[in-house]
Amino acid sequence: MSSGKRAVKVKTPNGKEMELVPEKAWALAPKGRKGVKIGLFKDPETGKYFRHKLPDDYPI
DNA sequence: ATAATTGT
DNA sequence: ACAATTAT
Repeated sequence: MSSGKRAVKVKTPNGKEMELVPEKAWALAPKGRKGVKIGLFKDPETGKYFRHKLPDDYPI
């Protein structure tokens, strides 16, 4: 559950725009506020993990 | 234990 | 400040 499904256009920490599937995806929102969705990605170029906002309609 | 991720 | 998550 809560794992990534579809690919997302993300900006890697090195500034490359690419489509990646998040290893994990979840909602990050305070109580009573809208918040955002966050994905955990691994840059295939460097192996570095990073987090990135997901589209609001991304399936969690 | 902390950083980092967004928007209110 | 607050929310969840997890690699570091």
